[in-house]
Amino acid sequence: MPNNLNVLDCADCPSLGDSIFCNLKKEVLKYISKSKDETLYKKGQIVFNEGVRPLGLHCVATGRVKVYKLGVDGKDQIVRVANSGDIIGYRSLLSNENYSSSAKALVETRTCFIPKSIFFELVENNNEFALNIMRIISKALRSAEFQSMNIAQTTVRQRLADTLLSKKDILEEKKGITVMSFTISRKDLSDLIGCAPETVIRMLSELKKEGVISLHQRKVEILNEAKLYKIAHRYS
Amino acid sequence: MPNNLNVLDCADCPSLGDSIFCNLKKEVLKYISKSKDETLYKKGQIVFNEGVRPLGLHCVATGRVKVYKLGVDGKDQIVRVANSGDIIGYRSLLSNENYSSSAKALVETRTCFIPKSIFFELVENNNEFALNIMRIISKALRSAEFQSMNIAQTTVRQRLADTLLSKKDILEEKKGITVMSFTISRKDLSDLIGCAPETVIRMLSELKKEGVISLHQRKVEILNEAKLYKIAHRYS
DNA sequence: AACAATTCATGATGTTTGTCATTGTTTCTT
DNA sequence: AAGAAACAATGACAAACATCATGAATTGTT
Repeated sequence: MPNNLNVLDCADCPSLGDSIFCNLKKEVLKYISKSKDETLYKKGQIVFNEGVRPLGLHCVATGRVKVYKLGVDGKDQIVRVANSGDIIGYRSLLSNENYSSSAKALVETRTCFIPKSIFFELVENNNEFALNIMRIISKALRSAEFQSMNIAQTTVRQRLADTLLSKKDILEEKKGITVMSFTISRKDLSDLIGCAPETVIRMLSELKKEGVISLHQRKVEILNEAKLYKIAHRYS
Repeated sequence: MPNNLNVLDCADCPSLGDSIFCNLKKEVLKYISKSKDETLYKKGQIVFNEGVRPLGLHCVATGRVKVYKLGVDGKDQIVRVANSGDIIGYRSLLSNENYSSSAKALVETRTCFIPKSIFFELVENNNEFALNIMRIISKALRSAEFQSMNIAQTTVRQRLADTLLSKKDILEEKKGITVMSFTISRKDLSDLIGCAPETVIRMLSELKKEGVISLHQRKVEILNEAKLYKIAHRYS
């Protein structure tokens, strides 16, 4: 069972600046704070399940959540990974449908839950907020459409390189040197890329042999970023 | 060059009822009518091109438009097919980006163009309209996310069956009997499904041999709908 | 700390699908 | 109506990837 706790005012939220609430007035934030519900999820706990009716909006305060669709025999498809400041569950809420995907905490995660009624109050009465939401969905749509093409037209090797590069913002200090590394399970990588876990493992081994990455347990460290770009066919 | 002509008032548009404008007041529709620009595209003409800055919203009044992304060496990916009453180009408009896909008329098509300024006036001042737009994008997002999983986890045969079924609403009278048929090029089918045109052709031949469909030029006729459902793994 | 349960890794093998080449057919253009 | 261009159809082959099996390593649990 996730723990319920209500300590933080939205105005003091460290991820406020990255969120869709960033340009709301203080009194509006106070109002939201009063109605919200803070929850702590341990790694692996479910935030919401596919097929269930959404009752409100989840905001990731701290942590990381994967949003994924249940595919054929356990072969899930990760739709996106939400970080602190991101909202999840808004799509189903807006189109008044049951969740079309599930959400699970990848690490210990703190979320705030805003009831449906408050969310729609905001959408209907606050133009800036409504436009923020529209921009968020628009970008999500853009990347979802790109993802279809990506899966259809590129190899697993390319997509893997691309995915590793998209994670490279997760930096780490190591003996004074900044290295690009992150921790992810092979299964999650394969669900993200859309292939079998064995294929990901093989490709990771290849990249390791080529000296592009190094692997230590579930930690992937990028050694040769330029080469990864080449493999991904991203010349930027 | 597409022809410009301005004859129809939005209030009299036959596809008004199917559109996001359906619940707007008459005076608002009058206002839109004054600013809109009606255009006739012949089959194959481009409505807008990927990479270009959007200047407004296109509404399909009559006809059919494919929205597609340019992939690697001419291997496009069709994002969706817009029919009469549908709007296109709204995603880039909302997120204030250049078009991330192109649009081309599949048949002779009549569109109405609503300038960006008017569109945002509506979004900002008309709550019902803004919510309509949100619902539209939400549904588009849902289907885009489903499409990624579909391409990643199902075979071409399954996806082809699924695509044929999704087109079955295009009915036709033939010697008094209603048949489910539609006209589509193999290339468009493959761009929709996300595979090589040769593969589509092979699978279509298979389905024909199995008596599930019949082929006459570019017209595909569904003979055994139940079997198609089975192949698509859609038990609905 | 020890055991069970996952996850990782790698090989062998088969399926699916893409690519290239060729010919016939349809559609478009003038 | 004829020629050109595009598209459809099919075969041969190769590449990419999935599946299954097995053992090693890692993680979680008591």
